Amino acid sequence: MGKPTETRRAEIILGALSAAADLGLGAATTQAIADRVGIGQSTIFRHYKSRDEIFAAAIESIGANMLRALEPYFSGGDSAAVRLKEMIHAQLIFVSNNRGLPRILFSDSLHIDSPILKQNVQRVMRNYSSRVVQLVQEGIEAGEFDKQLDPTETVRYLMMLIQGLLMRWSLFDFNFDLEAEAAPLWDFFSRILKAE
Amino acid sequence: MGKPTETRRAEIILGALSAAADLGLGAATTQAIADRVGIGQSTIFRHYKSRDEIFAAAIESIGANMLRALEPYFSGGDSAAVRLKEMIHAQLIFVSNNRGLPRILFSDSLHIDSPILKQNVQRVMRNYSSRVVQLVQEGIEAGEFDKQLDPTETVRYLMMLIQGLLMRWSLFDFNFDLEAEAAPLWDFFSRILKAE
DNA sequence: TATATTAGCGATTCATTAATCGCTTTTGAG
DNA sequence: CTCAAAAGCGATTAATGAATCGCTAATATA
Repeated sequence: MGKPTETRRAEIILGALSAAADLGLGAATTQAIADRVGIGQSTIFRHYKSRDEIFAAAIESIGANMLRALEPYFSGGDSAAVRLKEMIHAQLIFVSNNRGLPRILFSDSLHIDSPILKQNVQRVMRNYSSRVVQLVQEGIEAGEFDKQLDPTETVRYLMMLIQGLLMRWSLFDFNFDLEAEAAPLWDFFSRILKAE
Repeated sequence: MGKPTETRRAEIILGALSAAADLGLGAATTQAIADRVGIGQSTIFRHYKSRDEIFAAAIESIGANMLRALEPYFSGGDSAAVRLKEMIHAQLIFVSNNRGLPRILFSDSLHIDSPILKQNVQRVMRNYSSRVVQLVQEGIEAGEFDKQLDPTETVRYLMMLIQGLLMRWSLFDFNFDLEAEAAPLWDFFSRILKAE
């Protein structure tokens, strides 16, 4: 036989994300995934019961990776403002290196077909949100940010900004430097945060 | 024979948008569209050469309708701030009544498959953007908004906010009142605009 | 080393769906 | 009123893609 199934499962997730990045989630067929992994189409089903299961696992994986990449900023020694700024930067770098993520975010498979995928994404978003809210709260308490701000609301709008940016990036075929958007985005967003 | 083709073409566009709203763009099959119009699946092709053509026309149509709905705010007699606020409100009302629009915006058909659809959407966005930039410019010149603002940049972020909001709305199955988001969104956004 | 287990494959099945075709029905222009 | 053009339909085609099946080959373990 070939490699042990745990290795293969991980490879299949990578193949699925790679295929989704290039072709879109809908066109990331089991054949396309198998090609990237270097195995036959039918072999996919030795490791996952269905195609949906693959993408459920893929979202799980990429969500966990993103949260892991941002973890340092939720608890470092810098000021809240610096950490928030750098977290946004780190997030855009992460997405730059994981183009499958916006493709999943803006696929109708996510928005319609699969309640499981949707729940996974919503869970990751809630998780992310609650940590960033904490960070904003710290900033408010430290007097760095406007005391009048509602942290939850503020973070919601930050997420909208980032999602809107990713939407644009995906729509324009990834043809601008996403990381370079971090600085101007921060300039804009921090106008809101400014303590009077 | 049945109705004249121009009537049918319009009906098919409505059916396509309705199907896309309910089922997503990918699952809005020619059969689903035909069902809504009340004609046979094959009859669709008497009026449009291909499925893609239908959605190209649908985007064209919905884009034009949206711009028409917003037209009053680009040139009314009120202050720029009031018009901008009301334009955002009107836009959210429009999208509430045209759920096919976010479904199209967040479909992989748009992001991947069809360069034509993509170009149509980009054109509508540019059109929209240039008018809103004008409006912001007026506000700046009238001293209502901060003179330091870059109008183009500012409008880009407004669009990101709105797109992010629509993304959220679609992801949460349209289960919150989109129109009600206009006021808090304005509260947030207008903090940016404030002349010092 | 013997053997049960698991990974892998090619061929096949089954479902879906856009698009075509031949034929029928309706309509409107002359 | 006539008849050509247009609208409509059911059946069919062709392509695609997820999932199944029977078989083979590699591996772990006893």
